Amino acid sequence: MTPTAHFAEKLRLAGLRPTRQRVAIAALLLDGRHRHVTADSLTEEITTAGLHVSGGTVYNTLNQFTEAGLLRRVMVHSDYSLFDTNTDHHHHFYEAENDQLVDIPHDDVILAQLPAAPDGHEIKAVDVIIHIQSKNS
Amino acid sequence: MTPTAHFAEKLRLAGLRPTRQRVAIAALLLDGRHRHVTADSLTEEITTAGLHVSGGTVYNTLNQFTEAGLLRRVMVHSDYSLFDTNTDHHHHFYEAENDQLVDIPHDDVILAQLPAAPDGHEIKAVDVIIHIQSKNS
DNA sequence: TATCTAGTTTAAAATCATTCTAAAGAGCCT
DNA sequence: AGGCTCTTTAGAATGATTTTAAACTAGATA
Repeated sequence: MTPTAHFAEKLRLAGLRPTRQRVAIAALLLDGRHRHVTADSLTEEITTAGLHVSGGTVYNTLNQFTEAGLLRRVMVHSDYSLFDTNTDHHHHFYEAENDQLVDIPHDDVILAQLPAAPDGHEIKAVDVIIHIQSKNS
Repeated sequence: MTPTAHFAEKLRLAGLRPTRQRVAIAALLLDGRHRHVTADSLTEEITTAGLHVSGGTVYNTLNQFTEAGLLRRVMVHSDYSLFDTNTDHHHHFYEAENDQLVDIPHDDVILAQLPAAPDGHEIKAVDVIIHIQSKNS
């Protein structure tokens, strides 16, 4: 199976029509390498790959991939959106000084006790963000 | 001590010059009632109180209060900033559907194990956000 | 393979929260 | 009161993201 066919299939399974630009972006982001991207950094990658995708589509794709569970949105500030190519359950270190996000392996955080969700609600996800700073600051 | 003098003092202790608008906002937000506000909802409160503070000042004040530790910024989405008048260490439930934020008492979450901060770094804060949704959705 | 149609992409305009600007105003020290 | 610095103000500017309306394409059908 060609790489393109592989990602096209992945998109179909996620309920997304495998258009040229979605397949291209999937090939860049969903190759198994775990990292964090922004609309801007993704656009750069696309350009570096010698391709072009309009700004609107970059945003749409990022949102659709997230909606489809292919990406995960990480909330650490409100300046711009961050997306994680690692959709497994895991947590994050965040260093505001350099806007640096670092994955924390799932098992490194143990939540011994969680409160019950409010009446009529259920827990969908638990996000732990550990804010860090360099020691000499 | 008049209420105004009380809040003026509070601001001085926080290192902020007690201007008319900062005292007014402090009187609204720092009265001990725990709640979550946005620049918009605060502006509404100010208007309801029969006062007027310019938009820029509302934003500046919210940022300065946060910087001074009188408020806490809560990150749950990137649509707009949310501020918590409860600065004690505690966590949150977040229901995206209604953009609803609910405090979780500090002791209701037990973090039995945390990873060490990356080299040269130290932990500044640990935020736990439990995303919830209504059961029938 | 030609055709059709709903879903997509595009560039550009629009949105909207937030920040910046330059001028006017107000704490606060002497 | 005088003066100096920090604040406030209204309005302009910024910048990420969304929307628009028209051009395009994936995929189904004939």
